[in-house]
Amino acid sequence: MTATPDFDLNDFLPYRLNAAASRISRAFSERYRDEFGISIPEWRVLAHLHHAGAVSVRDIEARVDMEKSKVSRAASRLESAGYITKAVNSTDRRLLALELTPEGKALVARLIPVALAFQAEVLEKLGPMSASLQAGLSALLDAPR
Amino acid sequence: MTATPDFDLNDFLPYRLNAAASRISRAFSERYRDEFGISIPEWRVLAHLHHAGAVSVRDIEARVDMEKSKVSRAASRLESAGYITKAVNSTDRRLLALELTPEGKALVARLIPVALAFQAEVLEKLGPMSASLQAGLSALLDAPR
DNA sequence: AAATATTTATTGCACGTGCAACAAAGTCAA
DNA sequence: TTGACTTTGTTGCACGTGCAATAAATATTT
Repeated sequence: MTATPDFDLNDFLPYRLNAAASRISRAFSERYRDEFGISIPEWRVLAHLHHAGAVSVRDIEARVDMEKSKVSRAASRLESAGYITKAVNSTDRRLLALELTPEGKALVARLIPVALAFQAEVLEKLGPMSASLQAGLSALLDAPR
Repeated sequence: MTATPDFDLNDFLPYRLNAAASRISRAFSERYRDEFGISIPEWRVLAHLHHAGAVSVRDIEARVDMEKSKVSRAASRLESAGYITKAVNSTDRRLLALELTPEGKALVARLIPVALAFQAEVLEKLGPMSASLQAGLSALLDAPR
């Protein structure tokens, strides 16, 4: 019979990735949650709207790695808060055209420097290892699913 | 006035880490969920018990990066399923002694090879980039919080 | 044109989650 | 020993989540 090998979770890639991701996300989220009252899904939608202009829910789902129901609910919260508008696309009336309001643009303009500063801090702390991390992540993310 | 810089979520480290982590976790979880009926928190508890023997909830919380309530609930589900036992530590009766049952040990003995095979596949797909990823993750995880 | 299939966004539901509150057990100081 | 404080694990609660079901709009087929 074969003995069960020993196994240390701390050496297990999925665990390590998750631990790293949740720590970073939490740290980043804490930095803007109190000041701006924004959740991670909401931040992602805002960032994508800033980058891409008026887009549909489906668009965000595809490019920002979020379920459409998650996008839909984040968008509703952002609309209630006055940061985005939802309009029906007149060409294809199934589609929504999500777009930043002036308040939304102002919010993003304050959020982006915070995000960039946070990222810069993390990368600086990693020093030369930051390039390895980025390269490794690219390999993972570009891999055929 | 200062213009708002452009910003692409796909270049943003927290986003990239989360996307990578959730894809890998989902892929791994799909591989054992159907066959073994185990969730990620439950898997973590099982793996740690295999590695560490009889331990308390607090122990798992500290070493497996999970909130104590999450550990507590995962342990209850595992107990109901017959995979672990919960006994009170006779020295300090606040503490629980969580321990694998024979059924639990048998389950872990089947799970670990699946986990190792999955990890090997991912690392192989990454090729030479896998070392970069591991080194980058180590740097992140070892960084002072 | 009419019938059928597909796409898009929302929502009901069951469930997992984090946090705060809590009870029980233990520690420590006076 | 008594009383205040700390630690450990569980639970109530509000909320976010994924998934399936749905309705509305569009596309496709006959």
